[in-house]
Formats: sequence, C-alpha cells, structure tokens
Amino acid sequence: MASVTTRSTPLPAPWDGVRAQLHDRGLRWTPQRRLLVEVLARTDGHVTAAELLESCRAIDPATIPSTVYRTLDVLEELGLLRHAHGPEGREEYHVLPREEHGHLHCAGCGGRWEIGADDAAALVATLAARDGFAVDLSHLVVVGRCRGCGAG
Amino acid sequence: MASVTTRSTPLPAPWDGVRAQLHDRGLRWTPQRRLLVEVLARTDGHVTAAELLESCRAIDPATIPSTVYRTLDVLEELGLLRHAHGPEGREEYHVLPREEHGHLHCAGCGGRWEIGADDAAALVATLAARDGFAVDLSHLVVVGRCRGCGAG
DNA sequence: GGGCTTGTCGCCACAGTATGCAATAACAAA
DNA sequence: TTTGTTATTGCATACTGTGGCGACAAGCCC
Repeated sequence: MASVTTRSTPLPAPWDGVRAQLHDRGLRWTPQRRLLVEVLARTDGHVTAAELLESCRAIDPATIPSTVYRTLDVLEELGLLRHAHGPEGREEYHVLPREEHGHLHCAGCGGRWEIGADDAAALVATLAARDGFAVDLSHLVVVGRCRGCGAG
Repeated sequence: MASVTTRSTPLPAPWDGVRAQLHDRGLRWTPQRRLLVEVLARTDGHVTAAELLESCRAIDPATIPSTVYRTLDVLEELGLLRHAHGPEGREEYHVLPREEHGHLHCAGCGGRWEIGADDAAALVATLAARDGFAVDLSHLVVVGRCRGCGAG
C-alpha cells in the first residue's frame, strides 16, 4: 500500500531538513505541517498568513486557520521564516530570509521594496548610540510615497 | 428642561472647534461623536482604539465599536489624530500630534519612545535621494530591544 | 415649528488573528 | 506490532477592525 505521506515532491532547499529540525526539538512532523511547508517551498518573497492559508486550502480544503498560524509560529522559531506587519497591520512573512532587511511601503500604489542594512545604518547607529537601542531590522516598516506616487 | 447635550464640559484646546470643522465639511455633530471627543480630550499620548472604546463604554455602555472606529477615521481626516500600528499590528492613535514623529518599541519590556524627525533624518534623506521616496514619519515603527532588555 | 435630505447609527456578518481544551495521532520504546 | 506519552489538531470562542444596509435623526430651508 502506498505510504500516506506521498513522496512525490522531495522538498527542496532548506525545507528538506524541517522534519529533522522538528524532531531535534521533540516536535512532530504532521500532514498539516508538511502541507504548509510544501506551500512555502513554492513561495518566495513576502506572503501574508491569509495567502498561505488560502494556498493550503486550495490543496486541502479542510485546512484549519489556527493550525496554519501555529505552524507559522513554529517555523519562525526554527528560523525559516520572519514576520513583520504590513501597513494595514496584517502579518507578512518573509520566506527564507537571506539577510535581515526592512521594508518600504508606498501608501499610494501599494508598492514594496526592501531596505538593506546599509540604508538603515544611520538610524540604527543613532538609536544605538543615544538610547542603547538595538533595532530589529526585520520588523522595520517604513511607509510613505514613492517617486511615482508623488508627494500628493 | 435641560438640554440633552450637557454643556458641563466646555471642550478644551482644539476640540472645541470639532463641531465647526465637521459642519464645514457637511458632516454632523452627534452625541456619539461628542462622547468620543470628550474621551479624547482627556487623553494624551498614545491609545489603542480598543482602549478608547472601553473608555467610551465606561460612560455610555451602549457605545458601538463600529461607530467608534468610524468616528476615529473622521477625526483623523480632520487632522486631530494620527494612527500607526504597534508591534502586534494593533492600531494606535496619537492624540493631537504636535509634530510628526515615529515610534520605538522594545520587544522585551514593551516600552515605547518617540523618534524625532532629526533621529530619522538620515534614513529619510537616504530614501529620498536614492528612490525619491517620501517617508511618512508618523507611520514609522521601529522594533528592537532597549538598553535595559539587552541584546539577548 | 414642520418637512426634507442625507449623513450617521446600530446591527449583522465577516476577515484575520489568537487561545483554551478535549480528542487524536506521531513517535519512541518495548 | 502494540503500548504509552504528549505534541498537535480541530473546534469553539474571542477580539480587532471593516463593510453593507435599513432606520433614524441632524441640520437646512421654508
């Protein structure tokens, strides 16, 4: 009889190690987690939790929201994801953060860009020097208007 | 017979002009709006919408959430409020923004501080020069760890 | 003061996120 | 393979915030 967890898609990149990482921490590899990981493996860049939920439901309509949210928390603890809050306050996840970076959101067109460590260096240095504050770049969201949308 | 809208509290500061400002735009002065304005007049600094709702309910338990949210939107359009998103993505309102400023949130102790225009000047200048991006300082939220909470 | 226009309220439903709890199932050990 | 432990699921529920819609009432005009 075919195994229940189909092996049709040997997870790529860092995702193939998730199962082992979970086991190392005494956590479990479940079909629900596998489903989300499969979805994430096909995703790159930024997604909202709601989008991920929808993608999971496209494959398994029985997917429960709270399971997805909890699994996202777990994966974030493993370091495979980072989350921040978009301009409307909704959660956004960065898959496979190569390096810490902040985000730039245009309130006009909704466009998004990344802010590198060097762009924020001055701000980070100012706050570190004056207040001893250590900035978490991955949570930095800067809202404003891009060139195209003008200062209007 | 006493008037329905008690005049016991002649609204202070800029709040006394709200009614006129509403009228100028063809909007209306209702008991519900007056209640929220009274609460706001006694508040300063930062509040979440939920806190304002609670304060209103303390006075009039019949206060409806959506009315509060909609009134907050209206008052923000009048320039009497600004909102930003806290680290958990909840809405936070700044009452009577004296000047545009961003916020610093400590993920450890939950402490909050303001970021002045000068603190962010370098970041603002960098983004303006490189991308032509105009930063909205009032939406700037920087998350990290304060001196006391260490880099842990 | 009375009527009319239309902005606003109150209610309902829903989206997105989060938590408690009992039942289930993953995994290890026998 | 069976058993036992306990992490996880699924469900119910709650909270924040938004949008639709009919009924109501604020403010204008006469």
